[in-house]
Amino acid sequence: MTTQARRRREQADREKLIIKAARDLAEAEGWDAVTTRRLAAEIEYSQPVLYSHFKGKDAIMAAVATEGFTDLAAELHTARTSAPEARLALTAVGAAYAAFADRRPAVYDAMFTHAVDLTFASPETPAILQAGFTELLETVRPLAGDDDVAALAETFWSGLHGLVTLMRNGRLRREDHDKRLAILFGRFAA
Amino acid sequence: MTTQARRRREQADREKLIIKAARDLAEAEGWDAVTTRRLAAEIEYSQPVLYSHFKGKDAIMAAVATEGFTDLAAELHTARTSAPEARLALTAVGAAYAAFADRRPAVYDAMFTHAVDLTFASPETPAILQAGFTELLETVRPLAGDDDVAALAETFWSGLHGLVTLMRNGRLRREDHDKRLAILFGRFAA
DNA sequence: TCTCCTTTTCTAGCACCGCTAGGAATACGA
DNA sequence: TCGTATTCCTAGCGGTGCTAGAAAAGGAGA
Repeated sequence: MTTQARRRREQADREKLIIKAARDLAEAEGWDAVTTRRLAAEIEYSQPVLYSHFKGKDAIMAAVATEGFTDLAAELHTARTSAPEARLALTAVGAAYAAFADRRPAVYDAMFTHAVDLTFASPETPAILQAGFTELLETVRPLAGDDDVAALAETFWSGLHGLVTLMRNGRLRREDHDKRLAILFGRFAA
Repeated sequence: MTTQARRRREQADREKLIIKAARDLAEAEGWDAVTTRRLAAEIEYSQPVLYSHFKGKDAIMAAVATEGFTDLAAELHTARTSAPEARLALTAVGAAYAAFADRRPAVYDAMFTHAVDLTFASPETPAILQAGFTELLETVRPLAGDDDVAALAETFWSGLHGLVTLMRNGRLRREDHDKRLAILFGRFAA
């Protein structure tokens, strides 16, 4: 029965190939360019093959997003644990978050503005999605004071999310990005 | 030449009708449901008529957004000038902003997440788009301290924007919305 | 090696999208 | 009432996500 194992491996490889192709194409030309036909051409299979791996295009985006959550959580963890002190950790984590969004805008979009079929902030939230939030939680915990830690983390997160999304859509001038980040950190590291 | 005047009036009316239909349909069923065919049926004209008023679907969304900017600016102005004191003004303006986003999510989306063809944060930004930001600017000015007022307003705005968008996409639990708003206000009214 | 059967893969097509060319219908001025 | 100018619609283009059914490929037993 080794042939079955080989087939499973090949299938898994192809699934990763699809996710990688979708991510690369999205980062290069935006999600609008990621059509099922284009994606099929990229992986050198026909369209219906995509649907044997994923329920639809949204599921492919969700897979890209899930990968992104893993990466983001790791980067936030590094930033947090490398900082010697709570206030510096807040700055480092915030900067790492903003840098991630800036470096991989398409993945960030898939994670936080599209792909609603991933459940958040509920008991059945997948562990990977939790991990990133946990980093934020632990980052703000020492600075919470009388505030609810979870709500504080969510609010800080929202500040970061707002900054990166509004800038990306041309609502905020890029030149003042660092200045705004500094203000945010200042207001949350009090 | 009264017939020309009447025609211009009729055209203007129809343009408003298109915008209203687009807005209502978007609020009722989301922007995905706003197709040119559906919109044409709603106003009881054929598709090409839409294109004699607007360059394309994006332009229709931009028109809805522009209307939204006028409304939002007015609501923020009322909130700010009704408050007796700077800190209360911040709370009132923030609450008004969040309420607007919650009450008219589709319009809010057109204003801040879609429709990139409206220029922001630059000298040629239309006056209406400026007005809303000016309200935020004047709101935070008394509380700025050593911070750059414009950057502070943008940061506060980002906090609000992050809160409302993340909640709307199911990333944040609705129950804690007021708690998060209170934290944001607390951190910016210091 | 040949046949049968299962699994995988592709071709072709559906209904929809935004958008537009070109002709039909209408309303106008004389 | 007629010719003209404007308005409006029908029909269609190339694209989208997705799928049914045919074709091809692979493996097991004779």
